[in-house]
Amino acid sequence: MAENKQPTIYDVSERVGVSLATVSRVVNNNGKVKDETRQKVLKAIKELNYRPNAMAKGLASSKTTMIGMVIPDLTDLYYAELAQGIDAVAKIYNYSVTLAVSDDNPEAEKAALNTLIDKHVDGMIYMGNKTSKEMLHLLEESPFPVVFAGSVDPDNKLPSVNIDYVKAFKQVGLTLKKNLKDSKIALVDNPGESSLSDLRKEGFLSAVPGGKIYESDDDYQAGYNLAHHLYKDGIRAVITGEDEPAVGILNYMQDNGIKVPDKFQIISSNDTKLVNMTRPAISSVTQPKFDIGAVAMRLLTKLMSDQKVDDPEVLLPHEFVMRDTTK
Amino acid sequence: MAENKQPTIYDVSERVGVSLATVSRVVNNNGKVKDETRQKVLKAIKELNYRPNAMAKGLASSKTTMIGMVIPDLTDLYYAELAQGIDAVAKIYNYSVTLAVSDDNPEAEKAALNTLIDKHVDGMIYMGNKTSKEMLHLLEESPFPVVFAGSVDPDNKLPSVNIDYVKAFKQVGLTLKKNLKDSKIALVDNPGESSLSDLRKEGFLSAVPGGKIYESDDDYQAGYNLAHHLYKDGIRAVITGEDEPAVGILNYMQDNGIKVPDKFQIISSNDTKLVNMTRPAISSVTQPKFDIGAVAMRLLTKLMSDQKVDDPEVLLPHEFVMRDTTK
DNA sequence: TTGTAAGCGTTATCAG
DNA sequence: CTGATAACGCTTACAA
Repeated sequence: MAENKQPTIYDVSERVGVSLATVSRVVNNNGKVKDETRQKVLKAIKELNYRPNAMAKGLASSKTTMIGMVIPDLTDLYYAELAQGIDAVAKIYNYSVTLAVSDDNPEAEKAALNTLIDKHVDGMIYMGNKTSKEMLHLLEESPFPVVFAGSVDPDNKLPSVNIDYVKAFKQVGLTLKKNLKDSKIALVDNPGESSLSDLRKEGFLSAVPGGKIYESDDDYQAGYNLAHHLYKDGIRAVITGEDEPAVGILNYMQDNGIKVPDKFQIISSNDTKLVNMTRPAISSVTQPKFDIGAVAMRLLTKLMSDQKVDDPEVLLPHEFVMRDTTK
Repeated sequence: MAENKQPTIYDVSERVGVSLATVSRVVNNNGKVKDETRQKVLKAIKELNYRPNAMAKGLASSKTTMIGMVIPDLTDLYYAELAQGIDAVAKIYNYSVTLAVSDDNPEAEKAALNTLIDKHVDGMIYMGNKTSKEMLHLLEESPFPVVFAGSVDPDNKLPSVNIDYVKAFKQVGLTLKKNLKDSKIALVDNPGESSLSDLRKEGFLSAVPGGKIYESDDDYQAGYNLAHHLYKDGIRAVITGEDEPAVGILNYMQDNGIKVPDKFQIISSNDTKLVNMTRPAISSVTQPKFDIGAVAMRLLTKLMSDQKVDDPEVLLPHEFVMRDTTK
């Protein structure tokens, strides 16, 4: 930890013998500056190792070049991959990102939003799927633009980036139906309110009207625990809304001598690296996760600079990888 | 996105009929203020929904209540879990955390540091294990305190929080040695410079002087690819520095009919949720990952408020979970 | 093309 | 216990 004071724009202007305004112009590359002057200023900046103070800049211009990113859980690989995409694009546009882990908890989300407002971020990316009515309202009222990534605004007021879950889950349902009765096929998804789950359910049921719906928290153990009931209930194929429960279900079957995919089939929907690490490897819908984050962030940059966006609700293409948990 | 101006401290003072200074005093709860006045101010604050502008505050006080967190890869569950610990403690002390994904890349790390300096964060947590000499130097010179989490400063000048890798890897080596010759045991770790790897190597070799060292990138595929060579070279047990390669090695063995643990044993060292999701489940050193992050952040808060810290190099206790990849 | 000067919303130092 | 007032470092009309 070093102890010396940073030079200010004033130091630069003094050394060169020009005004603050001129230095500011060259730093921000706006307004006309004679090339000779520009060079002198640039030289002084280098020599003094001057760096603009972001706070002062923010205060004067009311732009912080910071965005907020609310994420439910850093150890959920789905969100982590979205975050990589967000971060990558943020870097390109020179935004730094302030993290707000929400734990999918309404109170924590509210607190996070308030902090972001206080910090005067220029915009925010929201991830989370148990968004409360209240939170939704706060987001709509927020002083900066908000984009949903891998998440959806049920009111459809806020821009979002996702895959077409209805279509994807319908396709999966159709696939499973080929050699199984509806009653043997189930959708395993988050408990409680979740607009994403609703879409998945809609797609699934449109293909498999007689299918069953089970609720499971989105962690490994929840899936493991649920698996027993699934099998006992006569379910022989599941599609899950998250990857970790799929792994849990798979392992339960294996640990109990139920052959996958012969006796039980599994398809997951996030295709995080997890599903390729199990044996058998899990079949899955694939999502362009990095791109979802990247596109969401790009959309946000447009919103932040008041550019028109043609379609605020973007659906990116998905695919399927059939590995070894399906026949 | 709503469009109304935030009230300022000035609005509050005007409404109550006191000076700015008084309002500031009650907001920051410092200095003496008559209780009656305080109540009036508090009331006005609530009514106006006044919230201090963090930038103005930062400019005036040169404190931002923001910290930087540099992390190599958000999808590496080891770091993700540290990050959760960091975030949790940061919340408690009211710091917001600015993310800087470094990709373990020296240039990106430098850029991240510069951004953090520009943003005037009050401190930073550094994670990364291929820290270049230059970066190390920059960190030592940084204008704010820096704490290493799950990472080590080879020069030992910067505070850090870790487990005792030397001891852990020695213990693991000893375990494996019980029924295998040294020449059949290998350590698989990161390629290139890495002070953490050095510690692991030191511990490993002190127990297994005749052991071999293999290099592997810390992803699944690298482990998978390496496994072939390991087996061909007569290695029959490995300990890995990271979890993903361990999974890769395990799967290679399984895919090729080499029974684990009968014919090949594996121990990993991060105990992320991955290793419990494979079949057989992977034996591992266990680390208090959340706590490493939490303690690092706590340490940083002390440093940021110029408190004395007794021991800047903290080692947290580790354990072992022997699952099904060891005999 | 360049300079002047008024903010931006706080904190903090002095007086009172 | 309270109030003026000068910073903090920069942007941005408005003049020159």
